[in-house]
Amino acid sequence: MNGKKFTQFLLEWNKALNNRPMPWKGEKDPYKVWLSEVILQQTRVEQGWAYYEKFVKQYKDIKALAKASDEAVFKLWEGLGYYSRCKNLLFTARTVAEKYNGVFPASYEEIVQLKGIGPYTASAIASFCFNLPYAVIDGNVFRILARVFGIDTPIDSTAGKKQFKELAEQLLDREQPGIYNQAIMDFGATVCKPALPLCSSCHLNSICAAFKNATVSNLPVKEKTLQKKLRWFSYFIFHANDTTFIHKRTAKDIWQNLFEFYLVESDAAPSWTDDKVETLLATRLGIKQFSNVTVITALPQQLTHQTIKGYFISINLAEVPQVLSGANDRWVTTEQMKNLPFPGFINQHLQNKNIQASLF
DNA sequence: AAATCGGGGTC
DNA sequence: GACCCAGATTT
Repeated sequence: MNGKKFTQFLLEWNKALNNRPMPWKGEKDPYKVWLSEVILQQTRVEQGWAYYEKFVKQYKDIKALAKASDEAVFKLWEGLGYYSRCKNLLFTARTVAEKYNGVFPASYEEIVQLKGIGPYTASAIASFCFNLPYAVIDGNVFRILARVFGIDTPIDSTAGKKQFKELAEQLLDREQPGIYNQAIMDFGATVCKPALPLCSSCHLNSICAAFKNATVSNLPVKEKTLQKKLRWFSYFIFHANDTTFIHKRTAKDIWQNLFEFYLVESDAAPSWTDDKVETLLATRLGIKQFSNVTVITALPQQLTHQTIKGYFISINLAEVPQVLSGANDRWVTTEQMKNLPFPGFINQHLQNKNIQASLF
């Protein structure tokens, strides 16, 4: 075990060679650190960067965020994915505003109890803001430790999680946990990268087991592989009286709390002939008067665990049907739609339509 | 312990 | 197409 040298070399690298600017780096305000960490959960720094800047500009402190409307905050989060993060962000902002009078709690135990904050995020906040000795364990840390110490225990196994956690806590510089945690993540993102790591110029290659054994590309090990589902979404865009029908998604499924048009999901690829559209409108919605049916093939959207394909079917209705006025249903103008969050699958379609319209 | 939850980048 | 990303929550 080369623990002492690992920590020493990492901090040396950090001081001499780490040049990675980020807007939240060195930040001590728990609100901003928390916000950045939640945005960055399973999200690349480059992708989260602009979202962080939008949020801190729009909501200066946690009380301001707590007072914001759900829809305004979801609109700001739109396109970032994993929308339960946004839901929990709002919940925790309101918890801190009420229960803690707007002052972020300063102990790990209190922090980790907040919604949307797990072991990683709590460790990050505790170390960055309060100099508490908690080691962050994220994808970077798993990868670096697996390579440097030559550990092939699967990182997604129970044994692996325990083993890497113990090692990470052992390696932490307890005098400067914030500096150390920032350093190890910067190192993973810029040197010990998932693909094509910079081994030949790495400051730690003299103590790296994987470099010595030429097993860098085999580490870390994962045991589970994900499989992707294919889903067919046909969205009926109903227009009536200069408004459009939209629906807020509330099911335990993707895109919860985002809006959509009238959805018909099918197991296999549908074919929307005039007859099938007519039958569907009549049987499911009791609609008999309609016009200007246009069917457009959607651009497929790749999610991590599923592929979404489908169609957008635009239809003019003579009047608003009774069945489409549930609690989560709305008829909105184009202007109102702009302030509401939609999935990328839908925004993609709306954008393409605007581009085509502007050509005339 | 396993399944879910997005969207974007890299190879 | 497969894998990964400053993970957390639910089942």
